[in-house]
Amino acid sequence: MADGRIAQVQKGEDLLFLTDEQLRQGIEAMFFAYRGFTADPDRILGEMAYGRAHHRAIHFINRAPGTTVNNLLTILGVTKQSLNRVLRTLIADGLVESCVGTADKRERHLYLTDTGHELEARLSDAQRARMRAAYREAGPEAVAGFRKVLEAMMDPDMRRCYLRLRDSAG
Amino acid sequence: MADGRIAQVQKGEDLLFLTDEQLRQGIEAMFFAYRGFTADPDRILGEMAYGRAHHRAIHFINRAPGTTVNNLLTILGVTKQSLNRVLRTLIADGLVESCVGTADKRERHLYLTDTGHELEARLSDAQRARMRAAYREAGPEAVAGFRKVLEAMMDPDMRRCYLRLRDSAG
DNA sequence: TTGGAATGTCAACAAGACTGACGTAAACTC
DNA sequence: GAGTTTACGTCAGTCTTGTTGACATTCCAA
Repeated sequence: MADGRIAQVQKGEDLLFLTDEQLRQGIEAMFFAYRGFTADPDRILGEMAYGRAHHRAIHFINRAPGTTVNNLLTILGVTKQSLNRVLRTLIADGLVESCVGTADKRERHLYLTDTGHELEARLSDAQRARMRAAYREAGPEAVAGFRKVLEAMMDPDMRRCYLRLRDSAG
Repeated sequence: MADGRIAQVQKGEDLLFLTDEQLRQGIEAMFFAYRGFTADPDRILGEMAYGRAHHRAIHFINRAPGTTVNNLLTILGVTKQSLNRVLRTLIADGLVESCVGTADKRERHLYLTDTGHELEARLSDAQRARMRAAYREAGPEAVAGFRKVLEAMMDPDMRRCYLRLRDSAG
């Protein structure tokens, strides 16, 4: 469990953070915070004909250039029909490029075009600005705790996914 | 990264937690964690004809019994038409009761029925179980940081909303 | 008492998720 | 080389959940 205070936990003194009420507050905090988390990109996306799904695709294509459709599928956790609709519009609008694989010609490797990178930067900047403000307000120790809890909350598969991305470009 | 080194932070050495890369990792952590956060209730809701919107309504009606539609509207941040559709099915299915206000007859006050409380408990238990596991794994200090960052990430309006709920039944 | 504001409802529509079926091309396997 | 599997794209249909617009009811204040 945690940090060197197993004794206290076992004594049951420091379990306040595990009461149902505390857990419920954590749940509500996640709910309200996630709204803030997506608010700024959503505003930008609303100006154009895009939605949150486009943002997610753009984010991870930028994060792992040359990734395949299948790869993106498992990262995003949606069906290929759903992803394909999004990718089709992004490719048609010239934000994403799809290249047939060289080693395996069945695969399509995805890259952002220059225009794609522009939008990615706009979205990313907006989202990072809020994140930066929150981090700064909360301080480095809080940030470490924040990340720790989030990682513990992920499904194991997603956690692997997350760590792989993190280590590949951390 | 963190753990008790304020001195270094003030010297500006430990601003690692504010680099773009660190912020991006935080963003991705939020994304993957939120998926986990909603996964268990979603599974339960999928069994019946409900979705995440129903869960949200049920959660906050349980949290603030007798709340009005308008109140719920600002908490959930959707249009009243969208909320109304959800409420209509919940009322039709006998999970929620809608009572005309006594002071102001335009208002409808919302309550969970016994069946409503049952479902709320099922959903809540599932979500809290994951939250509890994550909290336990991360430890109390991490949890404090987690909450701190989430609160700093909220829009000011939502933050007020969150704190009001927290203090009313904390 | 009458007109505006607030609360809530109904109808129609769009985005984005889903399932299921099908087609194509490339890679793998026996 | 034939058959199977894998990777990708697409069509059709459905569901949830969000949107706008029109409307009824109630309250309040001029």
